[in-house]
Amino acid sequence: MSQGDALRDRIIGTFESMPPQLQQAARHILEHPDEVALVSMRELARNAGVQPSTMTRLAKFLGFAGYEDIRAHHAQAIRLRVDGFAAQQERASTSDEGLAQQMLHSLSLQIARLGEPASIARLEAAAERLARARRIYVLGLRSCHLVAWHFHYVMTLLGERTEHLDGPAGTVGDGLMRAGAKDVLLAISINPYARHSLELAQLAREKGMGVVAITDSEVSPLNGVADEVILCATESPTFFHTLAPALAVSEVLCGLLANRDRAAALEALQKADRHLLALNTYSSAIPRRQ
Amino acid sequence: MSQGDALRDRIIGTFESMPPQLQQAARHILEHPDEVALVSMRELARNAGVQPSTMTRLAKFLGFAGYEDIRAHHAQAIRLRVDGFAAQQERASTSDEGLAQQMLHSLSLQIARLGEPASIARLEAAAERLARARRIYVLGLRSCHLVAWHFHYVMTLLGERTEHLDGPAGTVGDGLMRAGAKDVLLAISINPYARHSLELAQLAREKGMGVVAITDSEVSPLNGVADEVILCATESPTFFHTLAPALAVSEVLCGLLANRDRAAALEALQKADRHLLALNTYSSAIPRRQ
DNA sequence: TCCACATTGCAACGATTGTTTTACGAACTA
DNA sequence: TAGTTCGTAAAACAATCGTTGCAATGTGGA
Repeated sequence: MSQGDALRDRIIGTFESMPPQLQQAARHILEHPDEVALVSMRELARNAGVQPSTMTRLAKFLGFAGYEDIRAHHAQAIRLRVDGFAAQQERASTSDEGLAQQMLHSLSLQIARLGEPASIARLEAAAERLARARRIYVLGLRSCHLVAWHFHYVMTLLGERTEHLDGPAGTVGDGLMRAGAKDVLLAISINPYARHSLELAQLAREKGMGVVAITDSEVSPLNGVADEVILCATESPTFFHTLAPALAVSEVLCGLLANRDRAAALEALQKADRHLLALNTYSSAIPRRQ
Repeated sequence: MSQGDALRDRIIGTFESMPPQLQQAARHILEHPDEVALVSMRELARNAGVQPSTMTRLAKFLGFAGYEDIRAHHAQAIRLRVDGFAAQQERASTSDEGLAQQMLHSLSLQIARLGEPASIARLEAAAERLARARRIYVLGLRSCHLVAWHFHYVMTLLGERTEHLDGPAGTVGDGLMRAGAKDVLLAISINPYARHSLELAQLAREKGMGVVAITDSEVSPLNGVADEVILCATESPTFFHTLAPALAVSEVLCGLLANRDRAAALEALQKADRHLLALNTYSSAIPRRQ
């Protein structure tokens, strides 16, 4: 199960030199590692058939300040196991990671988790719904702006069916004026949810539009108004939320939509290419400035 | 992860009818199910931002005798998961993946690769350079707009030192007018490189500004003008490039910068929170429309 | 045999837990 | 507008927690 476990090795290594009661306690911990974090010390001692104080003494024998250190260790082991194949990634640098490494590791896992079957099914259902729409209105305010913008940008390269709701000076929602039952609103919102986004999603619903949501929780307010909901993680070791998984979702949706008619998508992209080429938009070297 | 979870379904089902505080508690439990079993109720309440009593009330609201029932449920879920290797093995054996799964898998790897030591070193060097700057000008055109926008948005919440170069009607570069040797340009550009981005980066260089680049290749044109370069993958099984790794880079940079003075960052965020709260920007439920 | 010492069980300690009570304030109703 | 209900925050509560001191027990060396 856990081969790179320092505490476990320590217990095994010093087991022989323990007094009988400590051995009994230690054996029970080795055989029921999860219980250590899940029940109180007294109950663990009861199950192990030793006195509560023996657990404390075991902790000190192992060089810890108190039993709390042992519990913390096993709790952490559970937390890490949640990320299942964390072991698969790399064993070397698990102990002391910098913030950057932590962030990237966690991001990688969060995106990998989007690949689970339940999540894939939601993505495909959402893509299906979007594909059937006459027009797609894209809404993402504040932090979610970047996701909405990305979706709209890519879809614009692919065709003409999207409209980005981000007017200045409070005109965000104006784009919905001509929207109707055949259209779909793609709403992106994460906690804290922008009030305006929720209002517009609700309005879209009332207009009979389809609603597809990218959000962060089973209990996001968007669940109530959306036909299709895609969940993405936003947790981050920093002060703010991450949007990379949400962006990944947007990219997957674009990918699925483009994949429905590969020939058409390819042609649209080539057309866009020619257009941008004609405008001298791109360059592959630092241009000489005049 | 846990689809056959009665308690979870119960929480989701009754979520709408909960008072706000209960919702906040419930949301935290849904998002951190393991923590329920691993930390004390008081600490869980603290992390959820609610009173301890709210957790008890949530338990009663859900029809339990007390909080202990909730903890017991989550503890049992952890115990059962120990035997849950089957799902993982099955996942590993399915070589026939759909496009969505392919994309997410590849994305996950690309971001994990950003955590390699060489890459981490570049990220930290770039953060160091940005931290020393008087002002940070952020430039990302076309597809890279979302990355630039993200960096600017987060940094604005943290303080006042960034300016986003994205003026309309061809005024993109105007912001650099007053920029000087003490400032830094953060330029984001991937293949195909927007000509305008390269020109502005070159201009910044000539003005004596520092240049930090997020780009996609060792031979990107930005290599020539930037003091610090961060590379991120952009390949995708679709027709277009992925920007999720680039966004991840931006998030890491923000994280590293915020981490340099955690107290100040926290204070700035709280200030921003109060401001947005006063403006009634956010909501956690669909607002009633009048 | 006796002593020194390690090990153990037990009881009590303060700290912290989960819960209940209380009082205040907001939101709704008539 | 006054009255009422509802939701929340804070304090008080008993219970349980992990820990510690001490006496009882067992063990090995002189």
